[in-house]
Amino acid sequence: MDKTYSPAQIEQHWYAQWELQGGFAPRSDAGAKAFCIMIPPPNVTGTLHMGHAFQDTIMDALTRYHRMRGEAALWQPGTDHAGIATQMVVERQLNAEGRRRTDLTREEFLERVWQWKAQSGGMIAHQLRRLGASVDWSRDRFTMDEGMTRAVTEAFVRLHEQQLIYRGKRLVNWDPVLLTALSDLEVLSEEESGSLWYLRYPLSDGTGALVVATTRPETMLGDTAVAVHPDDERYRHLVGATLILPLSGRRIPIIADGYVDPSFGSGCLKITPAHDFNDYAVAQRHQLPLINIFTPDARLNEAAPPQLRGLDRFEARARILVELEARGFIERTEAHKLMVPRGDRSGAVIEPYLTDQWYVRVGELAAPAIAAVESGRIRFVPANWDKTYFQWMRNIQDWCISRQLWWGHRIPAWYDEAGHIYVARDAAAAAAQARAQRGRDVPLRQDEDVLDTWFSSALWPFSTLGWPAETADLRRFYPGSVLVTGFDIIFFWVARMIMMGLKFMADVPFRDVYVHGLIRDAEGQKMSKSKGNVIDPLDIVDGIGLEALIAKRTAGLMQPHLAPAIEAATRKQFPQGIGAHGTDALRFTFASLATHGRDIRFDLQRVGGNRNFCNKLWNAARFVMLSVEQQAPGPQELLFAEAGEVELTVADRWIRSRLGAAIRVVEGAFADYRFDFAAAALYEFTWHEYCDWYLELAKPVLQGAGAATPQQRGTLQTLLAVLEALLRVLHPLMPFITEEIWQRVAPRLPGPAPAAPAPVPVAVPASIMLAPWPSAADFASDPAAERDMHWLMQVVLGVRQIRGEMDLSPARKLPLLLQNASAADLALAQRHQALLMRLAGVETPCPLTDGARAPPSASALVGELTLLVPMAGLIDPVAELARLEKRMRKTGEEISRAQAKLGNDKFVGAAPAAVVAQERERLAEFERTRAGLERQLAQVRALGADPP
RNA sequence: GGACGGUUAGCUCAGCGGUAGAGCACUGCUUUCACACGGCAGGGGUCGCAGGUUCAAUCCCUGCACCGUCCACCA
Repeated sequence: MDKTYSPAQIEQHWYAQWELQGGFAPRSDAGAKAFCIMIPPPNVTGTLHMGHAFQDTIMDALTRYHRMRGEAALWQPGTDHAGIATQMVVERQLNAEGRRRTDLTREEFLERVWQWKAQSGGMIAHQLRRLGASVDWSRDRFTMDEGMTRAVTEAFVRLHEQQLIYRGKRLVNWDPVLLTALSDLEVLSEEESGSLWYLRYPLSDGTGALVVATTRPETMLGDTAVAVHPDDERYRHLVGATLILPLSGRRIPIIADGYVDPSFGSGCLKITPAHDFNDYAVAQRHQLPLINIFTPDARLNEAAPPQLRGLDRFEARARILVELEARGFIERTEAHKLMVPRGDRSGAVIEPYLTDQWYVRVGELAAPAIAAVESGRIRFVPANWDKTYFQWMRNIQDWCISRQLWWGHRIPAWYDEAGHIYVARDAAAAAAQARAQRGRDVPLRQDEDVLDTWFSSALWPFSTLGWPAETADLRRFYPGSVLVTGFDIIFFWVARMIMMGLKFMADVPFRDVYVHGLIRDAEGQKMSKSKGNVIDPLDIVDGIGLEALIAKRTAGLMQPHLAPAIEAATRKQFPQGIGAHGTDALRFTFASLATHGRDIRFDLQRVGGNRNFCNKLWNAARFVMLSVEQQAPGPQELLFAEAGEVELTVADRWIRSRLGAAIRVVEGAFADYRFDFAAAALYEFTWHEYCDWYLELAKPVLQGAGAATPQQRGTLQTLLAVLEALLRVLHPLMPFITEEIWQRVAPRLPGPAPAAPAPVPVAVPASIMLAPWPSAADFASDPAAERDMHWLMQVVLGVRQIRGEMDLSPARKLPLLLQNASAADLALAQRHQALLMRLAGVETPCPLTDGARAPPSASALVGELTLLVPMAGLIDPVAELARLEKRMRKTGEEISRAQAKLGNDKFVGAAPAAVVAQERERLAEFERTRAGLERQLAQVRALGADPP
């Protein structure tokens, strides 16, 4: 093995191997429990960002974990056609060529999109492979592939048959730039500064005027009433009177409606039913006419006075204000903060607009979806996300699913010339329907619109498994085990999958919903292209130079003027670019950051630390393999041949026991989706137990070449067995390095069969990913070994502390005296003498017999036992005095605290007996320590080292 | 206007009734035959503020402050 771990050399090799072996497909034996995760399909024409990489790491870890546990694990891959987003990208490309979408026919444009998909669609697959994602590529799906189209059509037709889909003319959120309707969710409202204009509307009888306050004066052209509150004394007598609408001269009534808030503005509300959702509702109640004043791109239409027609809504506002001002209709103007709705893709101000659209009647679908979470059939992790879910689901509005786009699933509805609608699975069926209803053949044309992308996404959990056919996969893998997703799409996607799953599969689509936080940059900023702070996860894996990184971040910006600022920030944050860290380090970092209910500030230094961790693991394995080859250069016979001739040291037993504990922690962490706990436990065990202690403890045992003793065999076996099992526990989080090492280690171990006289190496799985998850029971808890090791570690730490604080060279062997040693201490010291000498760097420990005078020494306490390192020629008494005094101070503080507690009758009376006993124990321990320290202090002071 | 989350060591974060932890950064010693992407030792925190409950509060309750997110029809 090389001295340094180089991820680049091993990662791509192993992924190709896994794929070749077909290791990603779920095992087919009928008895295996199914485990299934559906990938949230990313936009096919996009690339994966850090959030995806994080999410994919979690899904892959879960999949690998369950696969190793013998389950039929399926991680379903796929991509999404992402209607608006993709269409916009292709339109931008056309614009760059000086063309527009409308210069092409619909077919030509779609051809163009498919080309772009073919060209860019491989990027995500490539990234997933580099991240080690063990998705079953043979099942790769696209939300506009043939099967998905069939599923979408089927779902639409069935919902329509049950009157759960309908077509209706009503106000929708209209994007006047993209020229399409949007669902409520695709509209983001933000507070912006505007004005509140107070307009005077004269009464038709000439007796005065009413003042209305509005933030959108241009919509007055569509006013069909002014409303006041029915109890408003100021205006009650005017209800039923008529106003003359300025500029237009149209007469509109004054009506009373409880919606009006008398305390806002003047208490009079202009009603513009065709351009405001609330006004629309008021108009419905009062049978007011609707007057549309805008064209689809939000210019004034023929309903406006001639001089204003054709003006954009914002130009129109300015012009109308000038005219109103000139004619004295403006009473006053106030600055005003208001919520402005904008399209989430275009950023354009959304216009409530009267159009024909298709809707899903959601109320009926929502009820069982709410119940599924209430009853616990679906569980959110962390649990408090169910509140968010309920809040939305209980106030859900009908879902507008038609989009005036070209890229997407065409709506399976046909119209005849009279406008009758035929919803059918295909054109022929629609024609047959029309014939049956009309009594003759009638020419039909299909609806031009496409479906909201999320309509197909909502079917993802079962359409990928073959629905509407009743497939074996559906029976086996539906419902899925867990959905891993960000909170930002709980409404867009999670809720809708639950509704559709319950509707079409009569069961929930998944049991758990693991909701993770957002990946932010080191400053806590959201990562986005326009902020120029995005990092391609592969750039952390492979590294990237500064100039290349800048080029990547500033290319193709929507606002090119931001480039210099982005470049400066990038130079500041990554003066050397980004180094190569490898996939395993990145994945381990994601896992260790995956805490519950919190966004994640991504810190590149963590990845650096975890790359070092990989290197540590690599070198530990290197040490093990070197040791094994030295003792048993050939086959494994030397290590495992003669049964019974193996002796385990206390260290061997200890590390096995500790591994068992670590396995249990990791299992619990996976069950609770606490990947941070899993990572921490593995890091701690690998580095601080296996490497820091166990490998050092193994060295003295292995010293001296030649024929292996039973003890050496035991240690070699333990080195190998613990490493091999550790690799398997690490594998779900760090697939590549564990595979690379495991391929060298596993063949050295005997299989599960009992060692026969001439043991045959048992066939091991071709890959660690197919090896079984290690059983904690194979590494049973060994309290006796843990006790002995605890003692040994305390002694070693005591000596090291003296050495460290006295600045003694690590190379220097120190004499060690044992004072006040119990019989047990002496036995332990005897039994572990070699280990003790090696790890503490001391000469043979020498017990002080009772009454023997101790030389002036630096000291450390292990229970009753006092460790003494004679000072002569080594230690500065002044320094030792300072050290002892510092310890004395700390001990004194602890003693006072414990005494205060125990002196409190209420504590002794009310606290549980165990807590009181523990406190007494603590106090006794501290007092022993104090006594020991006092002895030592007296002796050092007696040297005359006490400063004046 | 509702709802949710956060505030713990210089930084990023765990912990959440009874000795305050990790990683990184920092200081000293150390280039001994797994690893300097290393080893050993060390320094560093009145756990946002104020009340309350409790024998005991970083942890539970109430209020406040600041930061963040989501939802909502006040023109």
